[in-house]
Amino acid sequence: MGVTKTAIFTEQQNRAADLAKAFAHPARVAILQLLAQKKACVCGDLVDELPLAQATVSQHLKELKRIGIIKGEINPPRVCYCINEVVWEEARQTFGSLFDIYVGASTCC
Amino acid sequence: MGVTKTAIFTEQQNRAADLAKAFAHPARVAILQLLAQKKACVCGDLVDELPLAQATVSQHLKELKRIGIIKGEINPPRVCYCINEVVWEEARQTFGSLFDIYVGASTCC
DNA sequence: ACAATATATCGTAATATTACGATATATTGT
DNA sequence: ACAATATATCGTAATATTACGATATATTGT
Repeated sequence: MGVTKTAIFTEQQNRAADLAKAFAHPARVAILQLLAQKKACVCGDLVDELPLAQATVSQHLKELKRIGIIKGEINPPRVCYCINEVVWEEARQTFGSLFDIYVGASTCC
Repeated sequence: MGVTKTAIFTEQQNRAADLAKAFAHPARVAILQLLAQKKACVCGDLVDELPLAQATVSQHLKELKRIGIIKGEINPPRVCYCINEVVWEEARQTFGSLFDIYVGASTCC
C-alpha cells in the first residue's frame, strides 16, 4: 500500500527509520556531506553544487528539516542551512547502538 | 519522477544511500535487530515476531538481501537468515565516516 | 505418491517519492 | 515603486514502495 504501519513498531524503530531516511537518497547524502564539511551553512550554493533543479533541492532540504538533522535560518532573500548538531549526534548514537547489537559471527549461514 | 538519478552521484554516495535504505523502514530495523540479537538465524520465526503478513516479511528480506546486509541459507523447507558480517561492518564504517565529517558547531544558525 | 510445511513470487491496489517547470513570496538595492 | 535575487510551494508526471491474498515451489515425513 506504500503506507508504512508505524503504529505497529516501537517509537525507537520508527525514529531510527526516519533518521535513516535522511541518508537514504544520494542527493541527501551529498547535501549532508556538503553541510558537514563546510561547517558554515552553504545556503543556496547547494543548488549550484548539485546537478538537480532548484525545486528538487528545496524539496530534499525540506525533508531533512522535517527529520530535524538540518536547520535553516531565514536571512532574506537567502536561507542559511546547517547541520543540527543535536540531531546529528542522535543519529550517530542511534546507528551506533544498532550496529553494536551484533557481536560476533552467527552460528549458521 | 520517483526515479533517482544515480548516474549523477558518486559510487560512494549511492552505496551509502543504499545501505541507509536497509534501515529506512521500521520493519527492516526490527528484522535487523532480531537477527543481530539472536546471532543465530531466526528463519521464518521472523514472521511470527513481526505483525506483518508472510509475503510482506519475505519482501523486506529480499530487499535486505539485495543490499547484502543479510544472507540466507536455504535449508528446505526453511531458509536461515543472518547478518552478513562483512556488509554490516561496511555499513558501520560508512555511517561512521559520514558522521565524522562534521566536527564542531557551525558558525551560523 | 501425497499431505504438511515453509518460503518465494505473482498480481494488484494504494500511497510515497523523486523530479522539474512554473509560479508565488519576500527582501534588497536602485 | 520596481527590478533583481533567492527560495518555497504548487501542480503534475513517472516511478518506487509497502502491503497482502493467492498461488507456486520444493522438501520432509508418512
